[in-house]
Amino acid sequence: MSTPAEPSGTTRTYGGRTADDRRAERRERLVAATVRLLGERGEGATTMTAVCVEAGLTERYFYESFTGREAALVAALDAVSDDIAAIAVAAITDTEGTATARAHAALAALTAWVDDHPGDARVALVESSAHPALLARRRELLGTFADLVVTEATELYGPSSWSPTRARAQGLIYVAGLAELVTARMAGELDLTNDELVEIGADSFERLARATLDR
Amino acid sequence: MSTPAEPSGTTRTYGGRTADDRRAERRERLVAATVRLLGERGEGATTMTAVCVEAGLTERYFYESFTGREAALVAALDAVSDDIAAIAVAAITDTEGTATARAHAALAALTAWVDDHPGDARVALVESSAHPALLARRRELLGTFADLVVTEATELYGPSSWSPTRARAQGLIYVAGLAELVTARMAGELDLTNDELVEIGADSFERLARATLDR
DNA sequence: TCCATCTGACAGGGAGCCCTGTCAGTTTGT
DNA sequence: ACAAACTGACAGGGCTCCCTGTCAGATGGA
Repeated sequence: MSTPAEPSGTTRTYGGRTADDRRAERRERLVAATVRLLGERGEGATTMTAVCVEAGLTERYFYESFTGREAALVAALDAVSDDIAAIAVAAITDTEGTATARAHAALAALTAWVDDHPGDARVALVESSAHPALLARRRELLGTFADLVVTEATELYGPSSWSPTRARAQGLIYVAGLAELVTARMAGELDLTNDELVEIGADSFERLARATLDR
Repeated sequence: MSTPAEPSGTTRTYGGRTADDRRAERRERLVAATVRLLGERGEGATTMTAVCVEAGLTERYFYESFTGREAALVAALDAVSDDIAAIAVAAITDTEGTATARAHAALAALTAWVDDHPGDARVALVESSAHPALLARRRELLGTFADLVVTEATELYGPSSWSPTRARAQGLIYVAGLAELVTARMAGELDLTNDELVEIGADSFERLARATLDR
């Protein structure tokens, strides 16, 4: 009835920041806190309450940014996924030379990233399978990398004589296998140096890349 | 004080079965129920209460066989793992001829098993990553299969010139990659027939097996 | 027949978590 | 200075689950 001329001031600056600004910062803090908890204590311990405490925010702001715990988990995995993809793509595009050299560069960049961000790596490699909502995103990521690998393989050996589906399957074997290899190494099950890991990865890439093409 | 001559009848036959018999049967029913729930509704829905209902037993008997929910989950994965290992080993030992032929046979047997037991396959491939306690067992299983693959590769191309660790790493890439491929196909992300899957798997095996040996 | 053992049903304490709501105190624009 | 918006702390209901305990009824051996 008597809604005044303007519902107006539903937003306002605070601490020199606009409402959107503050909202965005809070969301980032929550996402960062979720990543930290996922990486250090696992999915089971990443409760909504724990995320709020870790972020230094209260429950109300959690629901300002997310519909529930699940949404926060997915957002956290998304953030890590984006990092990984950016690193791999950067390494590939920054490297001149053969596809093999680019594969080498990408693998080196990724292993270095795993060393520097063990928590994030755990999020991407381990915890990404710990909740149904995360699995979908994990599969997407694997698919993206598989396509990336196929693209590189195509550049290395020319266009494939096999169906795209088959090429993608080969790429998926490679990417998922590599992910498990890195995970096993993180778990202390394999005694490999970074260089050995990169070499094995690059070698397997060549083997399988040729397999997707040369017959 | 007055414990009679024999604590005696702490066991007794019931329904024509000994106490051990009944205990074992109840445990089997609980394990089977856990497998069914894991495969059909996932780890999150596989609560102790749900398992008891599914098995048609009460909580008391659950704690007769397991220390808690986690133990039942692990027992369920163990049961499925044993099935898988038995099938693969049987296919390999029953097949005469080259290592490639044996790899083909094993892959065909496994894809057939996946088709016939989608629930069990989900337990082994998907839900095995959904709980920390299950992950350890999953890694063991992957390691076992990786070693099996290395053994076959050795028979195919002779003893490796590479370190056992490196050979194992290659085997792990292959096994884990294949697992993810099967999972993706189950999820409807890849349109592959069983034959195509087997062919891709066997071809990749040869490629990577040679990679572990010939240089 | 009679008692000890076994079995199934169920109640309920205890814990953890999700989510909502309240409330006092702070900052901003007028 | 004052009202409106914003923020942080926190309480508490509701839910689910784990696990223990009780109790009546069924079964088997002496």
